[in-house]
Amino acid sequence: MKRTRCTNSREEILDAAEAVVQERGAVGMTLDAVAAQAGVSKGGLLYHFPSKEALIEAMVERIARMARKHFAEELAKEPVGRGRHAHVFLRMMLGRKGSFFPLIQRMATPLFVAIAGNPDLLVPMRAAYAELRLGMIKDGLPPERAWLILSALDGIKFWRILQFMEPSGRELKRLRILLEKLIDGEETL
Amino acid sequence: MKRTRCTNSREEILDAAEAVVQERGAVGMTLDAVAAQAGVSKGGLLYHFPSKEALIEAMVERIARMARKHFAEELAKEPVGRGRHAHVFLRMMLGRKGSFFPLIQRMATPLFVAIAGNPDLLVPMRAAYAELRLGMIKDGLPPERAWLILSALDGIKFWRILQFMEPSGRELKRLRILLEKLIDGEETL
DNA sequence: GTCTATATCAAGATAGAC
DNA sequence: GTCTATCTTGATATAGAC
Repeated sequence: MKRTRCTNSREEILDAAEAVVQERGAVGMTLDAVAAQAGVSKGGLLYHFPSKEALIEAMVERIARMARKHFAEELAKEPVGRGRHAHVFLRMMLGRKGSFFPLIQRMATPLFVAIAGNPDLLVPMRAAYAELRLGMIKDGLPPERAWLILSALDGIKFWRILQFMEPSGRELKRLRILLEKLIDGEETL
Repeated sequence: MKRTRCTNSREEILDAAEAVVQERGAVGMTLDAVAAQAGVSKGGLLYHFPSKEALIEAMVERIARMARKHFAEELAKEPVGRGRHAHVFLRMMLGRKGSFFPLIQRMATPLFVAIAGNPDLLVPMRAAYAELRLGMIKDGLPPERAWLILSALDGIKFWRILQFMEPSGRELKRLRILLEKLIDGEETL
């Protein structure tokens, strides 16, 4: 089955690329390194992804797809209510249970590699975020609060990626409580 | 005066590097391009900054220094009160007047260039942020609110840098009002 | 203190065999 | 579909003249 073999190779190469990027950072993600990690030659790699940009694009797309899937599953479990989307997102980003951290770690550096050269590669992620924001607003959350939740959680995510600041577990917990109050809290703030 | 000549050359090269990075992006910031922009040869450039990393380090340091200076000046004008540091920072990041945008634009990409290869280069910025957060807390702002302000404004900054999301002017204004309420608002939220 | 010329190297990409 | 071998480019860095 050609289809299957091909698909598997692609997935394996994407796995390898993620592994490389985690081990050696964005700069270290060379085609040679990815090929070696995947156990194929550079030529073999370039058969599946004709350029490095194509590879990165596929990485971003796969990660965005996984994120959406995970989010949709969590959303299905969440009771309908004003802060439904917001709570699910908050839990994905900061929660202990059902946390999204592992996936975030995987997505973080490839995303950076991607955007450094070409912001267009972020389009799939942008679409997911726009949808998320709309969901929050449809839940009844005031738009400025939606922006606040999104920007704060993304700020923390970027800090982590850049190893810039790392609030302690206790501080994060208190921040999370504050955000929950903002989601559920009175309209008048 | 050797000192002066040397210092001027360094500053001019740093200006050139910022210009290049703005025009051609992080990836396009090659030594050749910087040298051409500065009107010196590559050899001349490498006399002042022995490696590209040294150049980037100097860029980050200068930007961090300028940011601190700007902040200190604004802080001096701000009346003492609970949200002093927070208000100044908020205005620097989101305000129309006294806005920090131009400087942010200049700092954004070099910062990214810097961190992609070596997170240690962010040390000067990290120090500035730590100081800012302490200032907010000393003003009387609850720590979790300080984290919220910092993370939200940094999230928006990163969005801008990555051209990921761009809230409209009206949305930003409403967000700003919300943040101001969080700075000045009641302790009990 | 700044230049020219050049060395070195690694990355992305291609061609053609198998 | 995958490999080996090779090409091209462009970036960092050095040596030595001026």
